[in-house]
Amino acid sequence: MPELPEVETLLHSLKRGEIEGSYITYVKVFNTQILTSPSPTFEKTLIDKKIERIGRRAKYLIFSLSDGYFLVIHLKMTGHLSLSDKIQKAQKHEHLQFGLNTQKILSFFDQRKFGRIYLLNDLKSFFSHLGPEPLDPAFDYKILLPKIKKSKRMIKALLLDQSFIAGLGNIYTDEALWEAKIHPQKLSSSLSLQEIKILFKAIKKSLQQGINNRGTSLGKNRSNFSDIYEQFGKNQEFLNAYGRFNKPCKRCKTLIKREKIAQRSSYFCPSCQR
DNA sequence: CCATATGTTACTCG
DNA sequence: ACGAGTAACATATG
Repeated sequence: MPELPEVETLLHSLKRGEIEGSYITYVKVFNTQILTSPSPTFEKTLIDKKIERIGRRAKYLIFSLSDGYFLVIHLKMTGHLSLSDKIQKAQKHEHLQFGLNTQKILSFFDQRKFGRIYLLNDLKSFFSHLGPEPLDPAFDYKILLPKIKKSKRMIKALLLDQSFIAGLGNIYTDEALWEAKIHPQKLSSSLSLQEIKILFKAIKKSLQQGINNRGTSLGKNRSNFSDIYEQFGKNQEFLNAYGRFNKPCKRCKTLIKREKIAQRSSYFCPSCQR
């Protein structure tokens, strides 16, 4: 479910949940598949740790713990975090529970079990493969110019590459390309400086809009995005390209096309995106 | 049964 | 080396 705006929305809801400053009192693992480090040490290491602060890098959530540990969560396609009050038996697709000294329980759900939880000491090397954060105030698209000019990939594939730029997924890539009026299959190195400038402005705008709308919630079931209070986002009401197959382009009324590009369903206006 | 799904990675082929 | 395409991970929905 999550691209950068959804993970950021989740982060905002976690900040409201008085989780920062709390202590982990117990850890229940119902399914070890989602853990990357062996489980006996995992639970033991986490108990009595303080959650000092929570942050985000790309599509990863980072819980900074006492004693220099970091709990890092990637939700992949259908991962979900939920905060509850009462101890209860594991629900369907619930793979892990963190009990907190605030009497709250933070649970990890994942229908498809692609999500992963990492326990780390060294964040820097873990994130070393990631490109820059597009919404970082210090971000400047000019640092990416050499790569774009050199790249013989289609622009959509480049934008989806987390080592090029962090945080974009299938939805926001299509939204940004629509906003910038660029065809997803356009060769990266063929983009003009002006187009690149417009594209990065569009990326920021699309992501920020997603955050302002508290995420894009598609679908109807548990795989639908919601924050830790099960509150849905409303950015799906404002999408211009993604999911709008055969609907009129909001700019020029041409019907939106859908094609498999970069192995993903891609939505674009064949008339105004060139 | 078939296609689809907000992500990532490993692999093959040209 | 690069890039495109495919499969895989695991499950649900239409």
